[in-house]
Amino acid sequence: MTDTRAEPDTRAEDEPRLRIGEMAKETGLTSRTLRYWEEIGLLRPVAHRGSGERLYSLAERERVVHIRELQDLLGLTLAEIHDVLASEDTLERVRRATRASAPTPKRLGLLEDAIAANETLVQRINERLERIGEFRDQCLARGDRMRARRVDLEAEIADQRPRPRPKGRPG
Amino acid sequence: MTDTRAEPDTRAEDEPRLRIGEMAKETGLTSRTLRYWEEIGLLRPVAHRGSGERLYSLAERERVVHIRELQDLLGLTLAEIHDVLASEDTLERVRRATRASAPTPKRLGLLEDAIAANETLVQRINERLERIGEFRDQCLARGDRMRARRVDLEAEIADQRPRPRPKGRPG
DNA sequence: ATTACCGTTGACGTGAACGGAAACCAATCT
DNA sequence: AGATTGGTTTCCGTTCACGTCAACGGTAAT
Repeated sequence: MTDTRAEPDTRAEDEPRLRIGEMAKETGLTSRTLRYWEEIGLLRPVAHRGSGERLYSLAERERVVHIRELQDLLGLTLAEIHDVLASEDTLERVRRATRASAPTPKRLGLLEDAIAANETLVQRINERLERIGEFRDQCLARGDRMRARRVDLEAEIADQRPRPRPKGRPG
Repeated sequence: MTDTRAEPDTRAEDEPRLRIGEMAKETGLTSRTLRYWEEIGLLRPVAHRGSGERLYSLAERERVVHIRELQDLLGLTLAEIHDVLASEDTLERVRRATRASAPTPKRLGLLEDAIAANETLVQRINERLERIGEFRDQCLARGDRMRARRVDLEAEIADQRPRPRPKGRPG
């Protein structure tokens, strides 16, 4: 019981909100990491329901996943990630601030900034894909050389093996 | 003069050998990094000509580039890289040790180990390529959504713009 | 011979990205 | 009521991958 539901806390959109432990499990991170990311300004949970308990929205969870990918797949530092998400953030902030207010004459500019940022990101990704592709080709080439060397070795061994039995066996 | 050439030092294959500074410049690393990598067992320069001066072969330079790619493109730690290069290393060591000696019956095994290691590496690379590809697709989708939103916004603005000037000025 | 340059070996410092423990709330289970 | 669970802040510790500095040595040119 103790129906603590329906608290209009910061904003009462009925999105399910995650506690930090749930968030951690769903994203595969630790609570510590989530707090740290918040500390350096990468995350902004609804924070502090009643006591000081953080609550995360689904958007926040998406964001966490996004950050993780920028970190793991592109090898960006958290500072770089901060920059990458900057335009996206201002866009979101303005979007919330002007909820059905102005005709949004400059929101368009923000949006275009975000679009541009996204495109440079895609470009970085493409470069990386290319470089990794080249690297893979090199590895494949190495593999081919080694396999060629292997058949040579096998042949040499086969040539030398019959010595204890020089009469040759056709089968 | 002081023709210090032709010193049969460790082995006198006439490969050009690089000093640590040259190596650093060619690979874009620092001397410190090269020493550090040696310290943790990733590199093994011919070392110590006369005094304690390191000299690197071309093979070593290739190796450095390889390590850099494993580090940057795949995000492996130096410890992981150490593991990845392990089979390759033993192969090389055995290859040097048995220079035209045995018919190499078990060298084949080493070679096959190296081939296997290379294949798992290629697999890791492929997985990564796939994940990055998915990530890129997500980013592209985001971009599409934002662009769609943009045309909406432009339409809204165009609808609302005429209000301050209802009389319409064609010029 | 002096200077300049490049190298060497320690040893300690550093920034990034957290880990972990202490001391303390708040809700929940038994 | 007491214990458990899961959250909070604060602060210090840690790992990785080097950076940096001191003290020193060999080689080459001036």
